[in-house]
Amino acid sequence: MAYQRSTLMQERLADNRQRIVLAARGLIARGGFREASITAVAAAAGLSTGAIYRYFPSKADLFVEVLTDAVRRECALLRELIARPGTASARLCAAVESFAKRALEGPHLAYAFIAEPADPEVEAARILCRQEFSDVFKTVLSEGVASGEFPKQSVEVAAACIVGAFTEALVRPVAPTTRRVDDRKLVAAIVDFCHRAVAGVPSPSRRSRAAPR
Amino acid sequence: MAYQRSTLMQERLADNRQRIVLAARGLIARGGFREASITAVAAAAGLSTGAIYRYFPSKADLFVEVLTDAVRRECALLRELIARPGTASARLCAAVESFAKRALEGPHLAYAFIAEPADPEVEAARILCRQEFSDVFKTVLSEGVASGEFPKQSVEVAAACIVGAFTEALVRPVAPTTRRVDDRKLVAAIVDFCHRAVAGVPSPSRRSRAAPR
DNA sequence: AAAAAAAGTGAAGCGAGCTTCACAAATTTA
DNA sequence: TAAATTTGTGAAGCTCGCTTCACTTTTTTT
Repeated sequence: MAYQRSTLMQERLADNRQRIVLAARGLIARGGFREASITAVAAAAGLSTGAIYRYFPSKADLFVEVLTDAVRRECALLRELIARPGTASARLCAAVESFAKRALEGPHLAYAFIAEPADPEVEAARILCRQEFSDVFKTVLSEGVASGEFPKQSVEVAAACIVGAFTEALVRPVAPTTRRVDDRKLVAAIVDFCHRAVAGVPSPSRRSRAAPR
Repeated sequence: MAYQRSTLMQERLADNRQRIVLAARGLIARGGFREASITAVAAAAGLSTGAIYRYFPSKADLFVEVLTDAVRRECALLRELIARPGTASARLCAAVESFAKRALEGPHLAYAFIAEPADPEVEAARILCRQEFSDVFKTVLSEGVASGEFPKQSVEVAAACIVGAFTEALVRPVAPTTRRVDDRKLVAAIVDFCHRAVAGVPSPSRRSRAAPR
């Protein structure tokens, strides 16, 4: 009869796989791709180097999964925010702000995901991830345009621009010995930019939010 | 008699050395340290790999020189701006703006210089470079405090904070397929931040500069 | 419990890139 | 021009990290 894994065994395997991904993500967050050698990942996951290759055909494939896994979670969160009740404007800002804040919590990780030079395979995965982000924002833009809240525009292009603005403005890898620029200000500025770009107005509500507190 | 290099020969050697440094800088600007292999540097400089080691004892030493060379030029420019006539406030802003603008012209290079994970030797050189930048700003801060233009403060710490703010806010490596956030806005925001931090006032002159144009 | 199948190990294979070295070319001295 | 010295070459050496593989351990089937 064909070999059949018990549920306990299946869980253990799934757990191993997850631990590998988490170990890789942790190492990347600490020191970029440089730190995430297979040896280091294996050690951090409590496995031998050979075991890694039972779960992933290559290092690049592992990195691609780390990337897409993180992006999937991120997109799910954003979709949830965007699906909530409220004006398109408010929901867009909430999504942008949420994304920006989280990216700033792990700037080194964000940099690795967005721009650190990597294998062609990983670069290819990045394109797809950008597209996924773009699609999320396209939803709320379309709704805003349909309701007349936003002026008529190419939501396809606008969504891509928002993602582009993120990735350009957000990535600030860790500078070890220095203090950070105030994250909230940066987030507010990015939210502001995106909102203005889409809504086509100076957005006084934004200004009043940025100033006090 | 002892061997003596002719001036022509000396010039050729100096030229070779300079070409190596420039080649390395160019490659780093294009694709980070990853692209700047000794083979690639040698090819770009029009020399053999072995020749590189007549000018630099190791790859790390070459990178350190690329770094310190660029920083030296940058600091010279900043010192010049700071030495000009005008209020401490204006000179500080001019220096910050100048620095920020130039960094944004080559974000990948800036990232490599400021934060890309590298050899310990290069990291050590970074600390010294930060110190050098810090010292430049300390000058104008001291003058501002002495003249009563800035409130009393630790210029040592404040200068370090300014450099820290830069390095955190500026580094935005290239995102290949997307358009950039408006550089001028980012520069203005950084100038604004630094000025406010030092002068301790909302700086209405800054606001009026950021809005129009 | 024995056999079969899968999962896990870690040392060895392998390639890429830094570095060295024996040799060639060029430059300076005599 | 010949000898001495320095500079330049590029293939070979070496190291490091990804990947593989023969073998052990664990899990499943009979």
